Amino acid sequence: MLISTRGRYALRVMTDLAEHPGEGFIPLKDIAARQEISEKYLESIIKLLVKGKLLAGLRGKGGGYKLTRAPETISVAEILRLTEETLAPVACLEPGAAACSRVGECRTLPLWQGLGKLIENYLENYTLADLLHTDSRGYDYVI
Amino acid sequence: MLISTRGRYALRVMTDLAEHPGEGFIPLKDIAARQEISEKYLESIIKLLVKGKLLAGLRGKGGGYKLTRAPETISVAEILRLTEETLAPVACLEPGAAACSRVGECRTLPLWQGLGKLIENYLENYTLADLLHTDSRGYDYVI
DNA sequence: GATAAACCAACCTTTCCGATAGGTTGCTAT
DNA sequence: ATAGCAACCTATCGGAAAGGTTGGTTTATC
Repeated sequence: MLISTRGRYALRVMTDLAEHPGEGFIPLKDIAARQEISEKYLESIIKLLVKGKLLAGLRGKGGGYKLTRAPETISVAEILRLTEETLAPVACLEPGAAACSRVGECRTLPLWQGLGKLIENYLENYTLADLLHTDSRGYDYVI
Repeated sequence: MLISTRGRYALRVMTDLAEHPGEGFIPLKDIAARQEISEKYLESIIKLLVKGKLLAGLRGKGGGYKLTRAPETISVAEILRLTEETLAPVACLEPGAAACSRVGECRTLPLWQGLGKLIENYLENYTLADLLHTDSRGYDYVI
C-alpha cells in the first residue's frame, strides 16, 4: 500500500474545500459530515495540512478552514507529502535512507528508480483542480 | 511503501539465480551468502516463489533451487505478486476490496485508477532479463 | 548412516495505522 | 464581559503487519 487512509482522506478534504469556494471558512464539522469521516480523526489530518500551509484555519464562531492557494496550483504530490511518510515505492529510495552498501552491484536499483520517477511525475502533474473533473482523466494520464 | 523488503529480496533471489544459469540447482546457502540475507528469512521468501512455480527445489545433497522458465518470460509483476499482499496503491483498489459506498461521488477514484494502471504496466513489462542489464533502463522506461 | 539440503510450523518484537478521548486557546456575536 | 463556537493540542490504545528467529522434520546423496 503506497498511500494510506490518511493520505486519501487528506485528498478528499482538499477536494471538498475546493468544491466550495468563495464560501469563506468552512468548519471541520461540515467537512466531516459530507465526507463521512470521524471528526476527531479528520482533525489530526487537517492539522498536517495547516502546518504545511495548504490550509488556513480560523477559530471561533464563523471559523473553519479554507485553501490558501488556487486548486490549479496545488499538486496531489504536495498534499500527499504532508500526510505520507514517503512516496518512495521502496525503502532504499527514501530521502535520507541509509545508503545501501550494495549500490554498486544492485541489479534492481534502476527498476526502483524508474518506478519512483514514474509515480512522482504522475502525482506531481495531477492538480487539485484536475480532481474536480471526475470524468476523462485517470487511466490515460501518462506523462 | 509499495514494495516491502520481502518483495525486494524475492527479486534479488530471482536475479541471482538468473545470473547463474546452467549450473543446475543452487543451494539457498549460496544465494544467502552472495546476497547477504539471513538464510532463515530467505527461506520463507523462497517458499513463496516455489509455491508460485517460478522456482523448483530439489532436496538432499546437490540440491537447491533453479528457475523454471527463461528470464525473458518472467515479469517483475509476476514475482512481486507472490510476495506482496497487493500491488494496488490504495486500499480501495485492492482485488476484493469492500466496494466503497461513495464510488459514485468519489472525486479521487480516477486518480488512483490511473496510478494503479501506471504501476501495473511498468512492472508487467519489466522482465527478469531486463534486470540483468544494470545500465540503460530505469528512469526513461515508460510505457 | 552421516551429512547436506529443502521443507515446515510456531513464535516474537517492533512499528505504524487508524481511531478515540479529553482538555485548552482564541475568536465573534450578543 | 461573557457565552459559546470552533480550532488547536496532547495522550493513549488496539490491531495488524513487517521483519526476523528458533527449532524441528523429511528427502536425497555419498
